[in-house]
Amino acid sequence: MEKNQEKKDLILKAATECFGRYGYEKTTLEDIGKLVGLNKASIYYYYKNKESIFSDVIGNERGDYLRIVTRKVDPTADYVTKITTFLVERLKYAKHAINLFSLSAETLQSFQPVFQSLYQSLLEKEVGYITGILDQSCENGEIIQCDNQRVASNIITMADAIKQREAPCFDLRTKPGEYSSEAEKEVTFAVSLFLKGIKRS
Amino acid sequence: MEKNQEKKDLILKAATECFGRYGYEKTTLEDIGKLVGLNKASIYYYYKNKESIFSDVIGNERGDYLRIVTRKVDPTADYVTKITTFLVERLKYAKHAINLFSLSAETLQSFQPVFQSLYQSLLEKEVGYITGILDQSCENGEIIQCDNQRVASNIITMADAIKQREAPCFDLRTKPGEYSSEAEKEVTFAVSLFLKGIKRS
Amino acid sequence: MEKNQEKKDLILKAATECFGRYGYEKTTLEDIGKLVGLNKASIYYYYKNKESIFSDVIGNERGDYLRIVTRKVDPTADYVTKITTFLVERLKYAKHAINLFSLSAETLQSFQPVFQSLYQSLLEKEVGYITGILDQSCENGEIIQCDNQRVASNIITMADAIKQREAPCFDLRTKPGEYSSEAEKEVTFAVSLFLKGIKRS
Amino acid sequence: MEKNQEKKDLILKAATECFGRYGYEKTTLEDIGKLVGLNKASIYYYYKNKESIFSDVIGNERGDYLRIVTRKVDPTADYVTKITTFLVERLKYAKHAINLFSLSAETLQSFQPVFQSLYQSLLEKEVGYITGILDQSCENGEIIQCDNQRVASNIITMADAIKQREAPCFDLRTKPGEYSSEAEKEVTFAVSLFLKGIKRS
DNA sequence: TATGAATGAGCATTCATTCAT
DNA sequence: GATGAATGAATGCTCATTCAT
Repeated sequence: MEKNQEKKDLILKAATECFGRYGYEKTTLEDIGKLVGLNKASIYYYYKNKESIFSDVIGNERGDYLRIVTRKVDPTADYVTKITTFLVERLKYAKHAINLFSLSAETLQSFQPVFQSLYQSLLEKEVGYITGILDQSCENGEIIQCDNQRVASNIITMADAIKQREAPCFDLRTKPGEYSSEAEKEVTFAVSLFLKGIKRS
Repeated sequence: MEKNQEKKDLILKAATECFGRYGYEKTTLEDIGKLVGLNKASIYYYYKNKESIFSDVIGNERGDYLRIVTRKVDPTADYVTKITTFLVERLKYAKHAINLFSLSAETLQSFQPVFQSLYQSLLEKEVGYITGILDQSCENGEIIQCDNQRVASNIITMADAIKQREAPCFDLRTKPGEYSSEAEKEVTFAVSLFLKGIKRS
Repeated sequence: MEKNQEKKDLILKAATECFGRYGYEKTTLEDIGKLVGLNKASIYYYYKNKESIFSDVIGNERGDYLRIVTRKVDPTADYVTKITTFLVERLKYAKHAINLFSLSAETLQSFQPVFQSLYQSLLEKEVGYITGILDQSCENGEIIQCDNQRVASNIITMADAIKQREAPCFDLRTKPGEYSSEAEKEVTFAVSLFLKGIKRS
Repeated sequence: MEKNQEKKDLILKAATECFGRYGYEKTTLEDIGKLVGLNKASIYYYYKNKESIFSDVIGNERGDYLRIVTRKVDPTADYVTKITTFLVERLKYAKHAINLFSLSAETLQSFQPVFQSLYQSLLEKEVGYITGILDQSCENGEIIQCDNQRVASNIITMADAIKQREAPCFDLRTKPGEYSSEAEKEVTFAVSLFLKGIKRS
């Protein structure tokens, strides 16, 4: 890999941590620079401006992320295990920790283009993945007929909300990055309830 | 009512809107002032500083909110209806629109005292309310034995997340304050799944 | 006396204290108002602006001050006693506590007119008074021939400097207004040295 | 010398002038900046904040100041010449021109730590130096027995007061920094009177 | 007389960004 | 590639002053 790209990745990693921890506004280029061991000004050699770093941070989520996470899911397992595994692995995949919730509408607005194309598409893929699992279970007669996409969407929402709720910025005991394993248990629990609701009895 | 208090309320209303829309950091006193038709400096006549405005905005949520919302719940209805009504009424109660999620960890930390005492206690009451409904249904044999408080907590998390997801700051089509009625449908749907999962069959 | 004048005097007294304690710049009209039990705005009924209050504070020194202080000096006493008494009484006459030293050049510049005419003239009178005493002693052959005005001027300077040195704003132990009695002893001591220097042996 | 330190020194010099002329409160960072030809914001590259500039301004006085001044004093001269030389050299040593008197009690209070340790210790050393000269003269039988430290303290007070009195901020004719040579004459005169007072006749 | 309410001007401080080296 | 140095624009906050009541 290019030297240049390596440095860019380091910056990205640092930025992701900062944005996740402090939010977009509160994160200064100095924060990021300090974390990479680079002067504030040097960052401009790699990135045009703060905004473009952020775009990249979001864009990075895309990448192999989904492939990596889904690879952990055993295709022969039952649908509950599949979905639970997916959600838990997703949690573990710390990288996309940027708190997309902790962005003001203003900030979001200025990132609309990046957003619609990246975040939304990623979300759709995730929802699509779970919908696929549900569709199959439906065909197998394991679960009742219902709007699987809607269920999938709500499952993702739920999982993200719990991750958010258990996040360090809310209880302030754990450092950001180190998500508490509580989150895993809660997600598993909540999803099991969800899935019981659509189980064919 | 006092003239003074009236103005203070106007400021509060404007501030609530601004904080909700832009987040705490991005909201400037000029923003708030412009919305009330008041000079930036004039706000200091009513409030000591930005922080105290914010505290009041949060503090305001408390009040009679819970009483007003729970009053709408028919005590003779079944537990699913009760909980659904509660969540939907809660959604309608536009006032507590401040996006508590859109606060950076930093900001949150400095508001811990205000937070722990107000936000947390409110949350606990809400969870408590739903737990109460579940407990009763449990005694009536309508639902299976399980950690009702945990379920209640997850229901609230879910409802808040959906409100958040459907919120204007995410699709940017509707103005903040006017929550899309989509949210209601989604909350109802998601909760029904949840509750089915604990129904005694 | 007029009601109006009474109030003006109260404001003046408060202002003198504030200016002395905080200096001109740091003193706010609210400080003064609070001390008189008057609203900030109300002060403007009595005084055109902050500057005019200050002018009056300085101007007030003039008044009967000199007459009152000199009246305490026994005309039959010897010159050392006379001068010492004068200086000590002057110290006690708390009123003119405004720290003329604690004014920035800028501030002073804008008060030049008031200053030259009031402060300087007062100073001249004080120096004149002491010069008079010295002149007489000179005629009586008690002290050697020298530039009595120069000596007098230095005596005043000395006395003021000691008052300043012993002032609470320097040791921060005593409240301003309550000058420590140390100052009296020191002034007496320093002046005795001064006067010994011109004594005819 | 480092470029950085050079600039810092320039700022310090400018700040010293400004603080001396306008006082701490009235001096704005823009004033200082304008004098160095630097943007207000740029100053923050060198100094953390206004306070730290001021601390440095005061702290700078310390340094070799005393050594430099005392070196000018001929050790074989008589005590009157010694002390007079010391005081006059002290006057010339323009650097410590910050008008420590033109600080409000408030301002002083917040600088107590810096102050007590720097200003006070410097003062003590100065008093100590003169006391030393007096003690020796005492042993030599040149002057009468008396509280030499007290005399020394008063001599310093006197010298400072005259410097202050003759300072440009009082007659506003000369620029600050260029102290009028009047001061020298006055100090010499006043001290001679003082010293005559303790001369053994 | 007195005051509640309002404001313009000013200040310390922060930060993204630029640019010469 | 990297950085020291510089800056414009913003932002929270203070205060003297005004004015209608």
